[in-house]
Amino acid sequence: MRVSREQAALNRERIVEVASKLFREKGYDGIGVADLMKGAGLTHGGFYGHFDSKEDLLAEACGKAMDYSVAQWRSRLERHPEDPLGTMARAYLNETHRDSAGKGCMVAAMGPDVARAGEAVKNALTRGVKEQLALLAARLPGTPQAQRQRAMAAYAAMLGGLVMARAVNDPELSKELLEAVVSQLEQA
Amino acid sequence: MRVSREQAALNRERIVEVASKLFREKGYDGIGVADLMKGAGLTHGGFYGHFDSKEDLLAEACGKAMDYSVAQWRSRLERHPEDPLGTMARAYLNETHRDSAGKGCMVAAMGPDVARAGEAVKNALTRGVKEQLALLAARLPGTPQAQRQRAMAAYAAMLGGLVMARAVNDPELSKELLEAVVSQLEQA
DNA sequence: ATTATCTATAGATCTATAGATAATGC
DNA sequence: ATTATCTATAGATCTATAGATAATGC
Repeated sequence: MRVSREQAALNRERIVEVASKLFREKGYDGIGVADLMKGAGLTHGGFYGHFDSKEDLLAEACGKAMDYSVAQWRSRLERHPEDPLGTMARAYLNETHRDSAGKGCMVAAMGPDVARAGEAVKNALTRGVKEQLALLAARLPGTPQAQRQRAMAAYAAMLGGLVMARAVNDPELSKELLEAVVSQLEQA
Repeated sequence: MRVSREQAALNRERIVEVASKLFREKGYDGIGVADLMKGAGLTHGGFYGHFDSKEDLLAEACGKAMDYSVAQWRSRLERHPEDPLGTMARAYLNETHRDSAGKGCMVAAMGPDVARAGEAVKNALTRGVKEQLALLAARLPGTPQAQRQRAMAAYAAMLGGLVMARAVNDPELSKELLEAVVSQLEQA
């Protein structure tokens, strides 16, 4: 039953990976430790050898998901320096992202959950958000202050557009919301 | 123990009222039927005389909270027809709203929860969102299409700004986010 | 007689822990 | 000998229901 130190480290990584997906899909209270472990191919008793608590895992899962998002933002912005807002808006506000929360933006999937969580969780998210804002701001025109303000407003619009598009029942309205924010950011 | 038909109707209303507050504060899975009933001054066994299920109550709580928000939007927009975006932005994006989720926007507090809920819940939210968008759009300049697009983009920016401001750990960043979106909407 | 609410509980789940097991790493 | 994982379970919670109680509304 025991595995090598190396395999244990891989198991731990896989738990975080699975958790970052399932938390985003089902919410923090929507998935239990036993099912998270099952998703990683382990039994739930082993969980507490890897983490102190479920919320500890959430903090790590947030960190991992944010790191991945930051890398995505960086690569997109580097590939399209001529149109940062339009590029990010189209990548963020589309039906694929809307319909696959488990692979998408942690803030959009878990914002209210994180707001209710402890400091470690919020720290992980905050660090990622700051990086994203810095990446985007650096590509925008204007004074440093204007860059920062525009980056924040753009991120807010994308985030809110995605949250609304997911919460709403009417497929036409949902699509319209995505497109409206994209259009607004393309012409900004 | 039994109360009058009239009192029972008031009790039912109070359950919905309490639920709309506690769901927004703690999330759908963050508060149980027993504590909701205790919040309304009743025992939890009586719950199922009023509602078929907890999710049924969520749908009603969403409807009630959205109705209240719609009335607030309407009154604000009527009082300040000269600056709809700035007025709404300042009313929505401030520290009071950020720090009292239980009394605030249902979409910002429960967006992801609603996205995972059943059709009745989504219907209640969608109906409210449509009314809010119509109210705001009617006050904006441009063609009907432009009005609608601007209303959607503005609502998205407000919503996203609030969600981020709540999720983030750094008080300065949180305030900056609120102010950045307000500034953007004031000059739009 | 009807019914709104109560007490009590079924049955399922949840986080976390205790102790056994068996393979690794010294 | 150490330790990663397992089985089993404690103890708390959760939604929902059953049946008793007592006041309303006919």
